Amino acid sequence: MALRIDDMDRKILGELQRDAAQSLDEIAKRVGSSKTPVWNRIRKLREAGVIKQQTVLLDAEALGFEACFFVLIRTSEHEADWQQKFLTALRERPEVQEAHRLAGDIDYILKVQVQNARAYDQFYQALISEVKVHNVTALLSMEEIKSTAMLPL
Amino acid sequence: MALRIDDMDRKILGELQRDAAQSLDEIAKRVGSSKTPVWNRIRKLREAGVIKQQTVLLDAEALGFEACFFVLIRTSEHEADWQQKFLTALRERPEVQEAHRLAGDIDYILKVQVQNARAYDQFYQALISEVKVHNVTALLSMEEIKSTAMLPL
DNA sequence: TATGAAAGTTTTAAATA
DNA sequence: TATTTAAAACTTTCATA
Repeated sequence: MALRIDDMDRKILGELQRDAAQSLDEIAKRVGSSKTPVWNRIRKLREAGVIKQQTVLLDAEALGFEACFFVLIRTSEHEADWQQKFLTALRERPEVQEAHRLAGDIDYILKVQVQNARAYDQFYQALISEVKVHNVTALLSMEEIKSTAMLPL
Repeated sequence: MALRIDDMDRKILGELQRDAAQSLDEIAKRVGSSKTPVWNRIRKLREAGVIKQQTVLLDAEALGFEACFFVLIRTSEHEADWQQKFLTALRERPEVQEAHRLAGDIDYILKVQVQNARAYDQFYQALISEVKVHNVTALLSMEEIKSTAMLPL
């Protein structure tokens, strides 16, 4: 995993982030290099895990996922055992798009994408029946202003 | 944009989400169809905007983006003019990976990915100098438990 | 790093159910 | 109307200079 990443790598990653469907030739032209070196760098970046996945981003609303909640969680439990159970529950639930353990007052934040408010309630009920949490606040998104996975390389 | 999406479309989108680098032949085999119909469906889904982008997901930490903050924003300003300025500021800043307008007490939530705490402070100072906000709470992520863009189709 | 050739893939078009 | 077949154009992959 310890891979020195130089400017050329960064340019290539930038192109792949922008459009992973473009051909090697096109990427090479844009970054000012040629096919073989670009291909070798991409292979190395893939093997090192810097490129984690090649995927498509879908329009959640068009597919019926019309509700997005951010969930702030406080817990009184801080035992390893409880935490393990909680993490596993989050990783297994496909509605959970993001889950972070936080510093400070609030212990966890989740981003949950569901069909509608009822589906959120079902998720919520299932979660609190699996693991004990002290306090849960759900923030409902009214409008996605921006959503991107692009890193500013 | 009004496109009826059937079960076969959903299967194809599921495969593309999972691995957008696999060949048409492979996708066709997995969903129980053949190349041309799969290709035509993908083209339609792309044109309709259901497939928004083809991209690669990168390891943020390996690229030096070691700090992730969730930012809760309250504002007293609710005029169209102020809001327009605020949205533009968020869309232009590449550190902002997500921005949502919320229902209720808290007005906005952001996900901000930066190199370190100092870079976050610079972002924060720049933002509040551009637009007036009433109250800002930053939640620092200690651990990314899960991060995915996969919809459970 | 560059070239080029073999293997494989995408894309279009025509033919078929 | 949707699917299969087929063939041209293009891309990836890899050996060699």
